[in-house]
Amino acid sequence: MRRGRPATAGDVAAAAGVSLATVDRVLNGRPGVRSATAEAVREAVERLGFRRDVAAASLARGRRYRFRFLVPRLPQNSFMQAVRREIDAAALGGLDHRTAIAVDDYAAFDPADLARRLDACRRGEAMGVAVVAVDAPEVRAAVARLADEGVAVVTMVSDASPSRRTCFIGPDNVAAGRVAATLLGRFGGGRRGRILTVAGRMTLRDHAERRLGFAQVVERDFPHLSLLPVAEGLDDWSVTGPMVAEALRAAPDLVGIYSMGAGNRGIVAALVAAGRGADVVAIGHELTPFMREALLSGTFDACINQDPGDEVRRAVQTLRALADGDRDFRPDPVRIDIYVKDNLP
Amino acid sequence: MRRGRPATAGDVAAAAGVSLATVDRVLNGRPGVRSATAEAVREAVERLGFRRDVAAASLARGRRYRFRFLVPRLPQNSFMQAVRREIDAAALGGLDHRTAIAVDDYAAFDPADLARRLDACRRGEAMGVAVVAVDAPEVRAAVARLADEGVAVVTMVSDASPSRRTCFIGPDNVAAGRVAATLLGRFGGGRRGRILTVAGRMTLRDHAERRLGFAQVVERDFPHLSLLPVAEGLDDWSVTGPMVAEALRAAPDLVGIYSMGAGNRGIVAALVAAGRGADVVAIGHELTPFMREALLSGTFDACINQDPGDEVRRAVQTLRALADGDRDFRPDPVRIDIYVKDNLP
DNA sequence: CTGAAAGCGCTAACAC
DNA sequence: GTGTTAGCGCTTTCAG
Repeated sequence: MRRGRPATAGDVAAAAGVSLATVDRVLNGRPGVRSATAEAVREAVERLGFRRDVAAASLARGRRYRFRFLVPRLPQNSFMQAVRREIDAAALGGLDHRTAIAVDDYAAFDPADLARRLDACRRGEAMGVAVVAVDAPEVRAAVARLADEGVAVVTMVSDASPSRRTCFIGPDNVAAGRVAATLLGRFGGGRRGRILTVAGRMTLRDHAERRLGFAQVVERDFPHLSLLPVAEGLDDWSVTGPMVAEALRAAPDLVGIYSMGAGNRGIVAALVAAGRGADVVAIGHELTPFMREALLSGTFDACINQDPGDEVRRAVQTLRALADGDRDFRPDPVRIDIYVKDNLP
Repeated sequence: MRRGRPATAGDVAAAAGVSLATVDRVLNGRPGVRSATAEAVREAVERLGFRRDVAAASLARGRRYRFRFLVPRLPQNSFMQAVRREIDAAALGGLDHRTAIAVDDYAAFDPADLARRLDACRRGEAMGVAVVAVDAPEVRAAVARLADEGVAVVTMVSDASPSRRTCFIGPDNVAAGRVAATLLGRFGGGRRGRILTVAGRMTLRDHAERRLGFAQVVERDFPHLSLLPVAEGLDDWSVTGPMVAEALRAAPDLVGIYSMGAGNRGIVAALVAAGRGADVVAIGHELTPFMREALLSGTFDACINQDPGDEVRRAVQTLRALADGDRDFRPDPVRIDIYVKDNLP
């Protein structure tokens, strides 16, 4: 029976005394097979240890995937640029796997523009959409319209919730905030003082969640530390810089900074200018080229990262599963990576 | 020309005015094509934006891969068990991708047994071998014999070097040691005192490298800390336990423990018994179920991890590339993951 | 409910 | 050097 090589669907058909077409129907759970026949096929599959050759299946199916990614237009934000690069890479690689990926960007922080572009996906050209979202009613409504038309939507990096997106592909940001607090508290070495937390905007769900987790842990584990009110730096170094400089002046007992968004260039500049680069503990997010330098120079002490390549790949994988009608596919969770100067990749 | 759907090799052939076979020869860099013809084909490929459909190629090629994994028999070692589980998972998944993976184990730490089993791979049944190695002359010789027969060998987790293995798939253990030192030093909060480092055996290359990186950073960055001689716990909790208990007694100023191998159960037991679970900083390796608990309970403060699933997948990928004759394929480096209680997956 | 047969896009013999 | 052709293993009409 098995002559060295693995069993094929043909072998199964022969063993079960049915035709190839029937085997295929059973394999793919299609209707129109008597249960006795189906059982015989399943038995043969089991007995021969048959496994479907995915290359052959994919070729025969001839199915084509068309997805669209939507990201905010933030040319200054290296992390978002990295996300774009990873999407481009996935687009290139996808071509070999019958998957066409288009990218589009929207005016950053602008729910109306994002909603408009989501609506543009409704003409049926895309089977699925992955979006770095803004958490706003217009966006949630546009997502619902897509869902109604059978276009699967997943959110990445920043979620819109509750909404009809199938899932969010990104780190647990509350946990990320907790990690930041643990590292900052412990790196501080028991010194008493205040901590500055810098967000882009607290209306960004990911930043708000990070702050939440951070505050939880500081309160519980580091009672000798207290939090200053959140500074909103708009993810812009020309805003964060003066803000941090001012905080350094106003709070001489500042022992740490937690930067929950972008604009770290300004934070480093302010710390260095004040001669506090070494003694203030700084924790930030996303391992951009600038963050690498800041870690190596010691101005930043740790960086919490989400791997954009990973996220994009998971998004594509999820969208493909959804397009295949696999309603209950759940992607692996995105990890919370910790980097210090010694484990930079 | 392009009617919506992506160009096929047939389209390219038509566009270049040659046959399918010629296109195939150019695509795969096979000889027997006039350079002018080849150029015309390449031009058509470019112009049509042709990309080879990997599913079709893989199906037509009909190539079958047979690999073998060799791991030490260490039923007590959860990390090695995880490696085995990941290999089993890869073996199952590989079946769908024309890849047969066999696993075998050898007597742990026994170069002679490992060499024997490597030699057993020489009968041509395996096209490639991935081995969690022991760094010994017998092993290096056996690897050379395999290489002579054209069987590709990659090492995983623990290297044998210099040897004719094609590459090592594992973390940079010197860097991992440096990370451990940075974390331990900073978590210690400037307290002066001694540090115990526990290895399985210093003849294990990974443990020795970790210790090297650790010592480098302690010396350079934390002059208030000094290292006790390495304790060799044989990766066995019944050995590490008493060792740590004794160190705790002999060195009342012990501020930290760096566990470079397994046997963490013994370390935790000794710390807890001495009532030092909270104040001694403990850093270990590999996120086993026990390590998770130890992090959550606070006895261990951080864990440096290598992802066994990642390593196994990279090994398979590398072996496949090697089997396809891709001499200069280099797998992505294995990351050094840092876990604290807050970012456990 | 089941089967026969025509591909999917590429590769590899084998002709010319 | 180049072209013809028979598959690879599965999916999918379309008949029965």
